[in-house]
Amino acid sequence: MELQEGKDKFIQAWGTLGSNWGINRTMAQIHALLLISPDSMSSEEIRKELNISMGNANMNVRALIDWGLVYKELKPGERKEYFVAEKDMWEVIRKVITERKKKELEPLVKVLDDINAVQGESEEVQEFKKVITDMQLFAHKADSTLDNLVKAKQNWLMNTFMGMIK
Amino acid sequence: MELQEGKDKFIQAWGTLGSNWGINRTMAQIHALLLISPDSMSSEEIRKELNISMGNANMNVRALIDWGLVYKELKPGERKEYFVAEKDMWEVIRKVITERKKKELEPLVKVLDDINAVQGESEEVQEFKKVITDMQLFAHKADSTLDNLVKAKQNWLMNTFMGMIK
DNA sequence: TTTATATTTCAATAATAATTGAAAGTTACA
DNA sequence: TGTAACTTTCAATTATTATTGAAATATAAA
Repeated sequence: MELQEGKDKFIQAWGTLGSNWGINRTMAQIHALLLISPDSMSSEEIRKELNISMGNANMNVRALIDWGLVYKELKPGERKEYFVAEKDMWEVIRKVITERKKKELEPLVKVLDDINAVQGESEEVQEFKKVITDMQLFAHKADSTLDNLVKAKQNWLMNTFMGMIK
Repeated sequence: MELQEGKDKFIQAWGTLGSNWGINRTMAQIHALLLISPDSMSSEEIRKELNISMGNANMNVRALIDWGLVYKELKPGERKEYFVAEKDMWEVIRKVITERKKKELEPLVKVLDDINAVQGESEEVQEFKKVITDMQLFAHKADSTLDNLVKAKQNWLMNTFMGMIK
């Protein structure tokens, strides 16, 4: 396989995957592009490479910066901004976990804690509270597990975790 | 908080959350409704409760059955089909993990393995392959970790895992 | 078999989300 | 300060995804 073909496939795949990850296609493609680019890229270069509008490029680069997946780089004597991706895969994963946790888990924890205030002794209430309580248990566990994972040093996933599981 | 209010909030929240989970709103709402219902429900009852069309109810109930989150129940002497949710929260989580893994992780693993066939010695190729290899490492780890998690007995998450992490 | 009840399918429509394009806003330096 | 280079914003448009509604299919009992 040629480099260019590999790159294209990767950008394409990361874009598609992004959709299933709560990240829009363009945002994921820009991320992919920067990940495999040896040098930082300007907005203009990104725009050209992916054939997207300036506005689109700008919005999605901003989003990537918000996620902490991309950094702004200012070259001395240059007016333009350049962008580099965080290349440390462990960091990338931590940041994705952090953001997804925020979107997917934390609101659930909040609602469940909230809902647990339902009063009553009837069978229906019991049934309801059982579901909520069970769910809370898992949600809180998942929440703190992911917190620990994110706090953990690199290699934790690789060594300790795998060793422990089997 | 009254039971009805709690139920509504839960259905609402689960529906919204669903969107961030790659599950459409209606599918998630039906799931929520069945989870907290003490009895199995017919298509008609679901339809009425959530104010959705028959077609919509049908499609999403099917999807829930495909995910293994809902079972069909036939009552003797009755023509209609009834539906019950899997109430064991551990099973629910296993099934959600299984499906999300299928959608979100497996295609990535496949593409990465594929792309690693890129040939060349140039710096650019090196950079590219480094990213891909790093990613592969994590993807494979995550893949097998989730496999093990899904295979594990209930309480694994609760006891062992938590104990291990800290 | 016919009828009444229940389920499935799917093209048309509606709702949601992403993208463009153009105008407004910034900023460095001539 | 004025201007050119660049960035940001956002209403309008386009693309994507979900939902409806109605017709087609299936099935149990009369």
